[in-house]
Amino acid sequence: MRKMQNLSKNQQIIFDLIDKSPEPLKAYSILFNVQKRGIKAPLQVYRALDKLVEIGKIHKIESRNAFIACQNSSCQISKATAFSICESCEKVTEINNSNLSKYLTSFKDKNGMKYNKYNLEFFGLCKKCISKKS
Amino acid sequence: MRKMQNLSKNQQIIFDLIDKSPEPLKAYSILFNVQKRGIKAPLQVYRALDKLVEIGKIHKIESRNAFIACQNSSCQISKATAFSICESCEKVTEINNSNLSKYLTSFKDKNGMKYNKYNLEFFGLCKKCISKKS
DNA sequence: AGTTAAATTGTTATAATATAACATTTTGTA
DNA sequence: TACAAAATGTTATATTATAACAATTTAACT
Repeated sequence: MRKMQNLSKNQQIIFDLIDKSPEPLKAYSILFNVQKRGIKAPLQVYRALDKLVEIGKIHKIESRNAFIACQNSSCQISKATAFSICESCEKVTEINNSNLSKYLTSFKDKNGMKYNKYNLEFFGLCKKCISKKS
Repeated sequence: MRKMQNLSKNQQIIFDLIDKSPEPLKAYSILFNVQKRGIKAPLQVYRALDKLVEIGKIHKIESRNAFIACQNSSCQISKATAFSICESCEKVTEINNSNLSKYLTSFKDKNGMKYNKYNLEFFGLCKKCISKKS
């Protein structure tokens, strides 16, 4: 069976919501927003989220328990993710920097472990929030 | 008031438990383990964990919702953390690699954001688990 | 078209993780 | 000794996530 490109109904509903959101969405906020579209239970949301993460359409921001759409059109599977997070306004942006990804993908520590995946979260203040404070 | 070096009673109890554990501990597992020592409520555990994270004695492994003692004696505040996580046995090790930390601490993306903190989690198979599979 | 296996969905209940709110006590030091 | 900050104790509740089971849909292959 050739890999389906299309999302299922629930997956599509939830992806659309996340994709048009300017900020990461949390699972129960998603649930609340899709109840009018017939998705009633947390598990329906979590199952769609799991699948979307697995196929790389969305990423989980671990430190926030929230989900954002993949910004990187070529990113089919999310084995190498990096984000910048503003600690003031909570804006999250996916970092797409080939120097960084090359460095981390080829990184080898002395423990002899072979890495096949990484997730990196940078924290700081975004431009807007820096200017607000000064 | 000069910064206290010593931990409070609850902080010490919880730090000792985490520090002697070979693996990351979860909050409710900690709670269960310290009940005999008089800590009865989740909030008592979370408050101690928050403080210990803040002062850099422990780190939170975000992808696992678990806590490990800082392996790096010089790490008083945890602004730059990196871990390797075995996806088979769940062993977690703090990575202490100056090349990596220099690279990431000085990393600047094109978005103009100033980072003051990062957390990096590598996933893969540890040596033991690689040999088990082959 | 009919068969089949995998994927998805629906549903109820419950587990696991984390914080709010408020009162009290301890600690370090001015 | 009085004050402010930090830590503690306690009850209740909010938030995040999964278990278990049944039914339906999908897509590849006869």
